[in-house]
Amino acid sequence: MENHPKLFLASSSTVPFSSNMNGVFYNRIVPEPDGIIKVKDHSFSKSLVSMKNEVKSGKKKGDDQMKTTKPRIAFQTRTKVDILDDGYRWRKYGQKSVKNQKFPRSYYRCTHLSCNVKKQVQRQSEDEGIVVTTYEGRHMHPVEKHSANFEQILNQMHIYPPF
DNA sequence: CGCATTTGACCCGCGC
DNA sequence: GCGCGGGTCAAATGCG
Repeated sequence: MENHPKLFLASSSTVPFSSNMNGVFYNRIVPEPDGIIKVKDHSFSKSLVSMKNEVKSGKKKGDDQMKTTKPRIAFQTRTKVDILDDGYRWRKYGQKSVKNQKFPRSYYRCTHLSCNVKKQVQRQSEDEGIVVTTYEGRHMHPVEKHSANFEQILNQMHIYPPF
């Protein structure tokens, strides 16, 4: 896992770009007041809309009262590979094919001890150049690599509820 | 040897 | 109740 492209995100006032680097096009996140996050793909100058949801994490095998709500952020990236390096280490724990989609969806979990942040990656079926990554939960530990820091950007956009 | 990935089984909610 | 779709587990396998 050396030559995977880095995931670069920029807040709305920085980095004019229309180029790609290592197959990954820069995206720009534009926060909206209604909680909708729009990811603009400048390389194709069309607006890709993602959503922020509140997800109820279900009860675990007999347990209850784990009704915490987690932030869930999805964005789309135009890239050739689906493994985007966002600075965290992920362990893949599942892969399922989704109905009406020709490409399977992969499930990852943060490998940090007692950090149950999850993400899932799926490729668009009609345009296989687009990869949708959905993050669920919030890291409560520092990043392990110092590349573009997704958390920092999200934090400064005030889209996380205080934990 | 220690970790990550693979992959079918399992589980659970939901609609019929 | 049963099947289906989606999410997770875990044993086997792979790899540095």
